[in-house]
Amino acid sequence: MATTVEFRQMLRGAALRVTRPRVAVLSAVHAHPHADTESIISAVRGDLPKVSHQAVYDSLRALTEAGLVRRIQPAGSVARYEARVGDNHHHIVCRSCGTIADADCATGEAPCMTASDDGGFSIDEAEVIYWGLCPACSTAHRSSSANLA
Amino acid sequence: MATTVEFRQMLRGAALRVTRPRVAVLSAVHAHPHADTESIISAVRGDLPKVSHQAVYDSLRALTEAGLVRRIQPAGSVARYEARVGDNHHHIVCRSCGTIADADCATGEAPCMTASDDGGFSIDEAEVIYWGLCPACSTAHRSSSANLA
DNA sequence: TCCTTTTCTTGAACGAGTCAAGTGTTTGCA
DNA sequence: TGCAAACACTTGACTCGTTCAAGAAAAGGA
Repeated sequence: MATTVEFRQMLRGAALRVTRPRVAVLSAVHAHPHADTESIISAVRGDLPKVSHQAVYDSLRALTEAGLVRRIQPAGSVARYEARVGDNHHHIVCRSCGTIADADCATGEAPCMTASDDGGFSIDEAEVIYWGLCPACSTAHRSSSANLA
Repeated sequence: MATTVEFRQMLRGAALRVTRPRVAVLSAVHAHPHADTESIISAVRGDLPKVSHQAVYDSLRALTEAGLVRRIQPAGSVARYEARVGDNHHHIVCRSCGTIADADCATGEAPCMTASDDGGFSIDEAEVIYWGLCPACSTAHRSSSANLA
């Protein structure tokens, strides 16, 4: 867990002004990976009870554009944020409860980076989302299926 | 391009009631791949001027659940639909204009289907989204960069 | 410390999508 | 073909994540 001083340095290193809301947002994203905006607002208000939701939205956008956090948004979900940036990891999303887990890509490094036919597009990122059931929902689903049988 | 009769058969084959809105929605999705809901509503109203948006939403849900259409939703986009189902193709999304193109997966069949560490999840689908610039935006972007230099 | 620029607060607004109640259609069956 | 039940559609209101806008506050360089 990084310290406040480190968060401030991260902001300065990204040429962003150091403000209390931004430090708190950056800290919250580090502390709660894959949290949605509302959860981040709650976490931030643990430190700064009076921050506006707009400040959090603005901070998240600034941090995302600066590359300090990464925004992910699986289909049907609200925006979520994580602090693990710069590597090529992907996500596993539970269809039942929406839980998100990290996953390193199967074949090592950027396996899907090149489409077989890119249609003339210049591709800069390949995003992989695995869909399935988390361990808890998987168990629940199996037992409910058993009950039906 | 499939005929109305074929669309009706597709609906019946999926155990769905055959209604004019559903046939029109299915037809519209076939005619306009990657269209968003509003575009589909417009297309449907070319045939049936009085359909409600709710009917289109309901139809799209029914068709999606029946597997006759596929719903895609890249981060930051509204829901889009396509009729190409049953294969393992992915999508290329233009960061600038939002255009979506189809892409067959790089290494043939389901290359990313297995995460190296699935965290105990039972995975049933791997969705790949390539991000980049479409040919038109790529050209525009290059020339504007040149102007800046 | 002062000034400029950026960021935050406040409060309203937007828009894709959903909910709910009632009406209209489709379909299976007599 | 006609009927009944189930399902789908219309209408209209509503939710909620997110954005917009104007003015107040704060950060950082001079």
